[in-house]
Amino acid sequence: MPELPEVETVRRGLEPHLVGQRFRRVIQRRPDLRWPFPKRFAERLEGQAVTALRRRAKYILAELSSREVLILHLGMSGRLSVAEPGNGPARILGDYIYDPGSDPHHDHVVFEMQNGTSVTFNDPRRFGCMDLVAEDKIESHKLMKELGPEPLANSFNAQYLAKRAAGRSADLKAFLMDQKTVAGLGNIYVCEALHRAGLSPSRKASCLALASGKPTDRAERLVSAIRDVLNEAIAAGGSTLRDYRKTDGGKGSFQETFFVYDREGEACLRKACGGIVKRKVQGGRSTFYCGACQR
DNA sequence: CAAAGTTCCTGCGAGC
DNA sequence: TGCTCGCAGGAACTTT
Repeated sequence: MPELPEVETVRRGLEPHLVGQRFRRVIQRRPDLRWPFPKRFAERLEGQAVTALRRRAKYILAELSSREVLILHLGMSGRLSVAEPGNGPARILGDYIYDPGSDPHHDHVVFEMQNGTSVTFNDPRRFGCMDLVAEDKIESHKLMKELGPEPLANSFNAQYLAKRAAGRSADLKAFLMDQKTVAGLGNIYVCEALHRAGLSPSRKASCLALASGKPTDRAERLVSAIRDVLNEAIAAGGSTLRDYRKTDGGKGSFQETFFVYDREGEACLRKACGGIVKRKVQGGRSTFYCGACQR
């Protein structure tokens, strides 16, 4: 599930362990994840220090002393765990609970740092990816160049959304899932944000367009809903979903706060709504919504 | 069977 | 008529 809040949670967990540290050894156990690793991946990392750890959309970006940037995406099932020498078992970062060492078959990369800390990337489905790119080429990188604004940045506002939505016949669900519209939302947070905004996922995106030159109330509500749900999810450490192996404290709790996601047949949690959460498929993905209060 | 993500492809219809 | 664009829908990657 790693959507923006989960990736941000992982970034924050990783930051104190990586920034200022040098890679001593990088163990790459297979030639590819979703795509082949870049040429000389391990060698280009070894000996370099991490100068900063950033996030863009669902990507973690590690800036290196070599003026290259390590791009890392968790895909659907990617997890990172940190092990410190003499400090007990490895700690899990982010949404999935993962018992390090219990699934060595899918430990694809191990980053060993000079202070003895190691960071392990585990990804059973291998939809994740990593790349290395020169710092000054990051904006034009294939995976970065089409991304829309960060939803928590000021540039993402009702005016922007209205302009972008004008004339679009795609439905709101697809419009918001599109990383070119806004970067970092996925299936869960789109469902939750639309519910909070009281908007049907099947509405046409053009319903957000400017009306007599001004952003609509709908667009304002949607922007606020997106911001709120993401901020609350980050504060809760993201969401932790199914198929985990062990519970040991590394887990987010936002899933306990879902209003609609994965709640088909249950009562809508909006105060005094009384509707039942429904599920339908849009663009091949499940959409959860309340037909009563989302119009 | 369904799953948190993204890319790529085909085919259709609108508009220039 | 032909071209381009946006969009819908599907397949693909893979494992549990």
